Amino acid sequence: MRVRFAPSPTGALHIGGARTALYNWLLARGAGAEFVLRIEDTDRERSTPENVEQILDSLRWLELDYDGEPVFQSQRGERHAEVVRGLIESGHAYRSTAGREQIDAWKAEHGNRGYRGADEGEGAVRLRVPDSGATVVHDVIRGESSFENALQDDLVIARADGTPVYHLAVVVDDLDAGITHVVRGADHYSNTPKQMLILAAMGEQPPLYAHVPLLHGPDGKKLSKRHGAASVQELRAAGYLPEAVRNYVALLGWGFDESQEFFTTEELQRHFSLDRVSKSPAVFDEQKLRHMNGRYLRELPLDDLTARLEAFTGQPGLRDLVAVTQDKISTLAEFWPLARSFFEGPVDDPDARRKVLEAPGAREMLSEARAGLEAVPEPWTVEDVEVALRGVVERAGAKPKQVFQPVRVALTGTTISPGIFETVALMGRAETLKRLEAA
RNA sequence: GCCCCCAUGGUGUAGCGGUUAGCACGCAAGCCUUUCACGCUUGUAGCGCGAGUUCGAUUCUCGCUGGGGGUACCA
Repeated sequence: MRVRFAPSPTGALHIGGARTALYNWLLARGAGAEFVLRIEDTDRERSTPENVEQILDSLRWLELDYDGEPVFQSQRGERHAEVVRGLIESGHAYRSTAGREQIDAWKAEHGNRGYRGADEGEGAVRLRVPDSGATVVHDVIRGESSFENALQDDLVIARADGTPVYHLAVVVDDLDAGITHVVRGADHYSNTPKQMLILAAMGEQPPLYAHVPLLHGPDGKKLSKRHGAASVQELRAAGYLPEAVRNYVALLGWGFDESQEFFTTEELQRHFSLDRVSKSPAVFDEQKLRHMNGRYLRELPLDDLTARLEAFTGQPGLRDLVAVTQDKISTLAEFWPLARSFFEGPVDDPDARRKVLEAPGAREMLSEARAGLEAVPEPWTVEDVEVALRGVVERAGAKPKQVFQPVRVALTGTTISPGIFETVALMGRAETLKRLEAA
């Protein structure tokens, strides 16, 4: 078995592309087989080095390692030209200048039958498609279906300038690389008979095909930028963990049994199989990803999460803060809003000030709290702070909330923060007293 | 237009002729509680429609409807 992932470098790695890559990778790694990467850069305009690097970067982030170096389709021009030449010589292809209008005219005249041209000795190279019979696609996921040859146009396999067209290039590249399983998006399904026709003309056997359903946005349309995060780069920037993305994406269009949905990478490799891949398109649901990400994030060892958050925010010395916020966040991006007031002072939330600080009795509670906390000697521990603040509550005969909320807002500026004792303890004596005073 | 594919709650899925149609997200309510979360409990909601086949269809067949993809000298 030999499997490949062959993205076209037209921008960031799409989530659907990431899933295809993952399925290929799981298939190969699960079987101890090779997983190779080829870049479909026949269209050189869009194939910038930056686009290629984005794909490699995303693959690295997802920890989908590939064997050898990536192969660029454009590096294989000689070989493609050689195949095209062979096809012309054997009479399987011919050169024609026919364009859109001629083809439409021909079709109008011949019912809906596929275009058949004649050799003109110049123009694009077209493959001669048989007039009878059918090309049957056997697909591991979708079963088999038959496409009538008579309905298929003689397809262009090389442009007038001699450069190969995608269908010719993939077929030849897969063949030469010894690819046994072609797993790709369902948008290639109807193109498969064309590629099989090329293979047949070359006298070769087709590989095993598996077309995975496309990914849709919540509106049922093909997933795109309009739907928010649509690429793994965007997911990364939104603070999702690669292991969570991998797990979630694997589940889009694939299910194992009736209960399990969390899989380690080894489990995924062990259990993944193409015949359990769904035939219908799936909708990318960021809420579910977020939930899954939260579960992964909460199970991370403190040091690990700290390291990731420090890298994500660019802010060192986060360990203690991470310890008190780990339960409250579902993505890395949710950390900073909880932590920023520790570094930048109370945030400006007029709503919280008005509702909490200007509530009746709030000022008294604040000064009580300040007095109570001032009596706590250094070093401040969470326990000491709790004893002190609970003492304030008791002496004032108030509800905990009546004391804790004003203190929280005085220190952080908002009503949303880590636990109040932890917040006070972490902020330290001097800063706490200063902010209470200011409020 | 033509060709091909798909169809279980709002979403992702399990089911592969007989089930109280399972799980998860979401949503709602409750518990916990110093806020927000986390966690726990309960609830909400589904087999697109119509014919067959069968003692019996979510499951098999056909049609319809709906959705998607392809139809480039794009990939």
